[in-house]
Amino acid sequence: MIDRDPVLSILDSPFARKLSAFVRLSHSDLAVMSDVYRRRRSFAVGVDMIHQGQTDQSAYVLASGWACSYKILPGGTRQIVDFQVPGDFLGLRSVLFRTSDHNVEPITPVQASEVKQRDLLAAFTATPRLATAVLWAASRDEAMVVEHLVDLGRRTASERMAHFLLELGARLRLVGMADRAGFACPLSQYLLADALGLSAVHVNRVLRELREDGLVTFQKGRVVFDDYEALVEFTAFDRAYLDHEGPLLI
Amino acid sequence: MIDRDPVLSILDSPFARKLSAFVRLSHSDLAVMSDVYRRRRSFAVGVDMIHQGQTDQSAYVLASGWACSYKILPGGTRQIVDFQVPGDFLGLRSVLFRTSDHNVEPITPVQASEVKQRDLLAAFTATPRLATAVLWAASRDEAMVVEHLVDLGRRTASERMAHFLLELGARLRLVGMADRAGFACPLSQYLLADALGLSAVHVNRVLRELREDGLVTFQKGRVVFDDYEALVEFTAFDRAYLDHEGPLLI
DNA sequence: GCGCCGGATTGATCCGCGTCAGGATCGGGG
DNA sequence: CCCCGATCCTGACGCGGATCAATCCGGCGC
Repeated sequence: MIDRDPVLSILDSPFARKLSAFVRLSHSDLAVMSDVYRRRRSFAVGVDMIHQGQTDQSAYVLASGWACSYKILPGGTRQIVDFQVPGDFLGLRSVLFRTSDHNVEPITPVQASEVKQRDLLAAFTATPRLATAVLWAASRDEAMVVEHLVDLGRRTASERMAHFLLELGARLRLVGMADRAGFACPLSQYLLADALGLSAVHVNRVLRELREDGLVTFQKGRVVFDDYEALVEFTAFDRAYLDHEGPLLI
Repeated sequence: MIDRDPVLSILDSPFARKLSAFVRLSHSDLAVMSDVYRRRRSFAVGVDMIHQGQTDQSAYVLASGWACSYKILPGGTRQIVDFQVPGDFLGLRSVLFRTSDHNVEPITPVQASEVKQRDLLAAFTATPRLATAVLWAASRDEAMVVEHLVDLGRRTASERMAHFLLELGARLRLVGMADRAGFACPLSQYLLADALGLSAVHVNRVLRELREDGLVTFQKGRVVFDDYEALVEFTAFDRAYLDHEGPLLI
């Protein structure tokens, strides 16, 4: 980096990249952000970062690595509600509210900045623009959950998979971790199965089908969009819910 | 009512009943609430109250009648995301954010109080306690959407149905429209199908099965819990997500 | 180099649920 | 009173996806 201003270096973070896509952040916004961003923690794969029912949680901003939030059912199966990628907020609700109603677990080794509740609220007061951006991101997450619900309720396995990969691509592009061609993806077929409400075996078959149809290829930890337009067409992917307008509040 | 204070009469409303279950509302809270509550509107069955992509919406508080929010898929099918019953907020997100990403449609004739964005924000500033209560309700709604997602992803048709009816019962009890025995329910089997990701035919079969197993009976617009405990057991219903702690913010 | 283990891959079989098709019932309007 | 539309109900059949069971592959510890 040529910048000598340490505050500006925060612009390299996925979090700042993502929020910048929505609001123009001032130098003082960035200063507050880099302050909040300072308390780094590492998490190993498979150890819950946030646990269901636990109180007085911190929230985190994912700096690197992937995580997933999920609920366990009696019977051992689980449903993954959402994946988190760098730049995503994580556990925001468990800070605003007292308890978390689901678990969050790292999929790869994770680096995340811990955000204490009081720091977050202080930052919100100091820089309303930052608060606006964070709320915008939160509302986008909620829209994704709704779309995921539609996936499970009314789309076939292949449509689900195609839709999921397109959405993931769009999210990663926002933080510079993907382009139209594809992206690196650490998700196993078991994880895909738990997210899409399928069995791992069927996930495999669906991926083969999409590959043989020349739409997407997901192999060796890499997703390649072989025919982006056809894929969008196939699953009736509508970007609208991802880049909706921002919040008016605050 | 023996009360002579007109403000206190708002306590009869489902909205106040619901929020009272969470916070103790002061007389001035009630005054603000009854003020916000004043602008009544009626809606006929089948005419969208909130339309996807529409901007500058109002929000509503349901006073009487039932509604549902849903998304349409190309192909004509739809997925119902949630039902709204009296006391529920409706379109809160489309006020906080600029556009709505789904439709809301009355299922029965509906009476609702229109809440303008500026009135809502003003009320929030005037009575933080009211804001707290509203945010609590919103977070509860979100938890229900997540639980609904788990339904579609990982529960069988009968478990889904059982879970859905139990949840609905719990919600209605909060506003005095149900007891442990059951409740009046205007939902057709087509609506249930669109919500649970099933075909109407299969909804019918599942209802018969639950009835013959002596768990619930849903006939002639009335849901009767024949064996509440067994039903809870059957679907592993966990009330925790419905009566979680309230928000800390504001 | 060998054994082990988690993930990917594939085939065979089974069953939950969708689809199609037809009745029955009921309330409302002409 | 009769017709019509909406809703409920039921049977026959087929398909999508689960389940069970192998096999294969690459990475890693020793």
